[in-house]
Amino acid sequence: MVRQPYPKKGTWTPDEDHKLVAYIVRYGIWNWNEMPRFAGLQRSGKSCRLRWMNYLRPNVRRGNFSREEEETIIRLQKQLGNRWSAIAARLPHRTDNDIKNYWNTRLKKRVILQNNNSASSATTETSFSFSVEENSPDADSLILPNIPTMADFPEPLTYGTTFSSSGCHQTVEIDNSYSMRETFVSSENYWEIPSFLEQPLIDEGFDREALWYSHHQNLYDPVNDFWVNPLV
DNA sequence: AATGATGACAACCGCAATCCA
DNA sequence: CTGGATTGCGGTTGTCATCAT
Repeated sequence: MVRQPYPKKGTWTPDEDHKLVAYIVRYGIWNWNEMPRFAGLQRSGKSCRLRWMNYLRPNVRRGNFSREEEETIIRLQKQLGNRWSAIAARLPHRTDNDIKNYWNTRLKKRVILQNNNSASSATTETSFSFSVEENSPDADSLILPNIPTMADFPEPLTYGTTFSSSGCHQTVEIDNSYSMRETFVSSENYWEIPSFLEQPLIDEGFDREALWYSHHQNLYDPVNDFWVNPLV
C-alpha cells in the first residue's frame, strides 16, 4: 500500500473541497484511505472522511440550533451521556461533531448553571447525572419517548419543497411536536441520485458534478448555512 | 492601536469496533 | 478463526474572530 508519508493537515481549502466533492460525485465512496491519492489530495483518508461527513456531505446543517434541538440535546445527553453519534442519529441533519461542539461550548455551561440554581433552590431534584446506569449493557435499547428516529419520517418530501427562504428568514417552523419532518429527507431516498454512478466514468459533455449540484441546490439555505456549496 | 482573554468551531489523535481475506 | 485494514467515535487541540482592557 502506498501512503502519503506526510499528509497535509489543517484547514481545508476550497480547492481541496472541490477535489473531494468532485471525486465522490464521480466515483462514490469506496475506500477512504486510497481515495485521496486518486482524488489528487495530499490528505489522510481520515481527514477526507471527516471533511465529507461533517461539512461537504449534502443535507448537513450547521449552526443556528433551534430551541427544540437544544432541549433535545440536553435531554439525550442526560439519558445517553456523551454518545454524540447516538444523539446525532436522533437529530436530523446534525453531525455528532457539531452537536459535541455545541454542547461543549454552550449547553454544558447552561446546564451546569441551571443545576446550580436548582440545587440552591433546595428542591428535591437530583443532580444532573445520567439517568441511565453507567454500566448499562446496551443503552441503545432504552426507550426514548418523544424522540424521533429515521423510521418516524416515512414520507420524505421532494427536494424542491424542503426549504424556502423569505428575505433573511428561514420559513421552516419547528414546533413542539418536532415538525422537523418538514425538512427531513431520508438517507436512503437521498442517495437515489439518478444515474450518477451508472453513467460512464468519462462522458464528454456530461458534467456530473454540475448535475449533482443542480440536484441539491434546493437544499441549500444560505441563511443557516445549510449545506454550503464548496465550489462557491 | 496594540495586546491579551475568551468563545466558537474546524480538525486531529488515539482507540475501539467492524470488515474481510 | 485470525490478524491486518478500514471505519467510526469521542476527547482534545488548534485556529481564528471578537471583545475587553
